[in-house]
Amino acid sequence: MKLSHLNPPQREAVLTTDGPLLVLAGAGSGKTRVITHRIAHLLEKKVQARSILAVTFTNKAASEMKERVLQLAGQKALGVTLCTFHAFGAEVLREHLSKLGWPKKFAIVDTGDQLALIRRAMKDRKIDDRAFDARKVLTIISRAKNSGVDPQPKPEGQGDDYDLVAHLVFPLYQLALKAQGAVDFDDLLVFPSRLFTEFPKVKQAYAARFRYVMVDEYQDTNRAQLDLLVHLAGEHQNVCVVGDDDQCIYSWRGAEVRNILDFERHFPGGKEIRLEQNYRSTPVILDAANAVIEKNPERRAKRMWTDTLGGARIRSVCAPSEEEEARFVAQEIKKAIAEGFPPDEIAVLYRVNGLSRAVEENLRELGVYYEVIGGSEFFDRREVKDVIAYFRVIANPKDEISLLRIVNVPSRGIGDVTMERLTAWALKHEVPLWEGLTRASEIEELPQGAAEKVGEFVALVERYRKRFTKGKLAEVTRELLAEIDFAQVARANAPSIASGDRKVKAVSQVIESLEAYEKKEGPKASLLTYLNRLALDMKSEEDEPEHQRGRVTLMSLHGSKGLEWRVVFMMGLEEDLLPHSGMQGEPANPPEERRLCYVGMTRARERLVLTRSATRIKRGKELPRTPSRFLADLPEDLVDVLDLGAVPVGPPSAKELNFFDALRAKLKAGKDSEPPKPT
DNA sequence: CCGTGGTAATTTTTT
DNA sequence: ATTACCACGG
Repeated sequence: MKLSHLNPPQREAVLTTDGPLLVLAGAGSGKTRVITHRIAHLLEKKVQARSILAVTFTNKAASEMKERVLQLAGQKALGVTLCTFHAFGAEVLREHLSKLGWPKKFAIVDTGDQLALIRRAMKDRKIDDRAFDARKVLTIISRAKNSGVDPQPKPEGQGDDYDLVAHLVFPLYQLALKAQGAVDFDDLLVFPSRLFTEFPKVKQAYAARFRYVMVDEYQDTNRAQLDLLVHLAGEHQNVCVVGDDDQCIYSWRGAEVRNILDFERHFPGGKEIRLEQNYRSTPVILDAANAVIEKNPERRAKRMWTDTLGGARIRSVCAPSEEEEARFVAQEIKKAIAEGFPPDEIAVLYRVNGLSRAVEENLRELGVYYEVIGGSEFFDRREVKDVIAYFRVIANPKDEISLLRIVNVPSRGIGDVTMERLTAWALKHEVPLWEGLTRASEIEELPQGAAEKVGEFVALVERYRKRFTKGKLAEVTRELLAEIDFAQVARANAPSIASGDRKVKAVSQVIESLEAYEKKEGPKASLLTYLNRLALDMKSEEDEPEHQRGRVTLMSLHGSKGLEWRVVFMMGLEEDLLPHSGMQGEPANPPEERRLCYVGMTRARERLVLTRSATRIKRGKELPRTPSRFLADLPEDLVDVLDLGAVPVGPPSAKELNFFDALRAKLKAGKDSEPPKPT
C-alpha cells in the first residue's frame, strides 16, 4: 500500500494507530479512504486481521468498505470484522445471550412484530389502541432503550400521555420478547453493553480480541452505541472514530452529535485530526453545498475547499408532474450513459423511498439496469410475510405473533374463537401458546372439531420442523407451500389474474432468496440464521447477475451517506418532502433536513441534477407543490434552471364542475336519485 | 367459522 | 388510489 497518495493529515490519521483518535472529516475529504488505508496499514504492520473491528451504519456502506479494503490489502483483509453495529451486536449475542436469561437460539423481531407486541401489551394494560398510536409508543420505547433508561412518565401532566403509556407498556413488551426468545434491534446494541457490564470476563475477551476499533459516521452514534464502544475500547484505547457533525442525519434514532464533540471526555488523551480539503466534488458542487449547509445555525465553523477548478453547473429542473419528473430523470440517465458515464457511477437519491417507483418504471422502459437499495416493499407484501411467518413458527414455536398470523392461513377452520380459547388456556397454565396447540385435545373448552383441526396444523408444523433441520431448505419450502396449496389460494384470493401472478411470483422470489442463501452458506445454513440475517439486512439474497456491475443506484438520502458517484440526481426538492414535514405530532427537524440535503449534494463528483415536480398526487388528489427552500439557497451563478412546462393550475375543469353540480343536485333531491359518476 | 361489501385510514429516514 | 379493518349474512 502506498501512502504517497494521501495528503498530510490523511497520512497522519492512517499512521496514528495507537490511542484514541478523532478524525473530523468533512464531506468528500477522504473519510472512508482513511479508514480503509488504516486497516491496510495495520495489516501491513502484521496486526492480525481478526484483531481489527470496523463498524459502519448501513449494510451498503459496510459492503462497499469491505470491497475497498479487499482491493487495498488483498485476501488477508477477509479476516477483518467489518459490519454494522447491529450485526456486531447480534454476533456477540449469538455467543452469550443465554447469560442474560434468553434462550441460546434467539430470533430478531422486525418492526411489524414490535408493533404487534406493543398493541398486545396495550390491550393487556387496558389501553385503547385507537386512542394511542402503537408506532409512537414504540418510538418512545426505542428512544429510551437507546439512551439507556426505561421509559418514564412525564413528571407533572406535561405534554401528552404517551410517555405514561410507554412506561406502562414497556415491561410487558420486554417480557413478551423474552417469552418468545426474541430480541429487537435496540436490544442488539443494549444487551451487549449489559453483558459486558455484568460479565467482565466476556468483555475482556472481546477487548483482547479486537485490539483496533474503528467507527465510521461517528456523528450518528447514539448512547447505546457509545456505551458499546467504551466497553470495547476501554482497555486498550485504540479507537479511531471518523465523522462530520454536518452529516448527522439520524437524530430520530437517538444519534447524539454530542458524542463527537465530547470525544475527548470519553477517550481522554487522544489526538484530533481535521480533514477539510475536498477531493470529491467540483468547486461548483462544493460551493453550492456549502451555501446550503452554512444556513444552519448550530455548527462548528468549517468550510470545505478544493483546489480543482471549474465543473458543470448544477441543474435545477421543474417538471409539471411527478410522472414527468421521473421520465426526465430516466432519460437524462440514459443520455449520461450514452456520453460514457458508467451506470454504476450514477445515482438517484430521494428523501422517501416511495419516489423510486416512477423512476424504476421509466428506467425499465429505457432498458437501463438499476438497483434499488432499501425500501423493502417486497417484504411488506402479505404473501411474503406469510411465508416468512411460517419459517418463523417452524424455527421458533414460541413466536406467537407469527403463529397467530399463519395458524389460519390458508383458512383451515381455526378461527378467532378457537385461538382466544387456546390463548386463555395457555395463560391460565402459564405455558407458551404453542404448548396449548399441541395439547388441544386435552382442553375441555375446545369443541372436538376445532381440536382436530388444531391437531392437524400442529402435525404439519412439526413434520416440517423435522424436515427443515436436514438442510435442503428451499426444496422443503417448496413442498410445504405445495402441501398447503399456497399458490392456488393466493390466486383464488387475488382480485385479478395479474395480481395473483404477482403474489405467486413474490413467493417464488422468497424461495429463490432462501436458495441463494443456502448456496452461499453451505451446510451450516439454517432457517433461524436465514431469518436473522434477513432481519439485519432486509434485502433478498440474489444470485449475482451478469450485469452486477454497471447498474444505476436508486436509494434514499439516508442510505447515500458515505457513498459517492460521478453523476447524482436528487428528486423531490419540494417543501414538505425535502425538507420533510414531520409526522403529525412529531415536529419536523429543519436543521437535520438541511444536513440531509447537504449530504445528498456532496455525494456528487461531477454532475448534480436537482429535480422537483409542480404537482404531486397524494391520497388520490393532485396537489400543487412549492419548491424547496434549499433551492433558494443555491448561488444563482452556479445553477441552470430548467422548466419542463407549466401545468395549468387554476379554476377547476368543466368535468370537476359538472361533478360538484351533480353532487349538489343529488343532495337536494334526496337519496333516491342516481349518484353521479365522474371519470 | 367463512366470505362479502362497505368504510376508514394511509405518508420518513435504518437496523 | 389502495389497502386494512369491521359488521353482517350464509
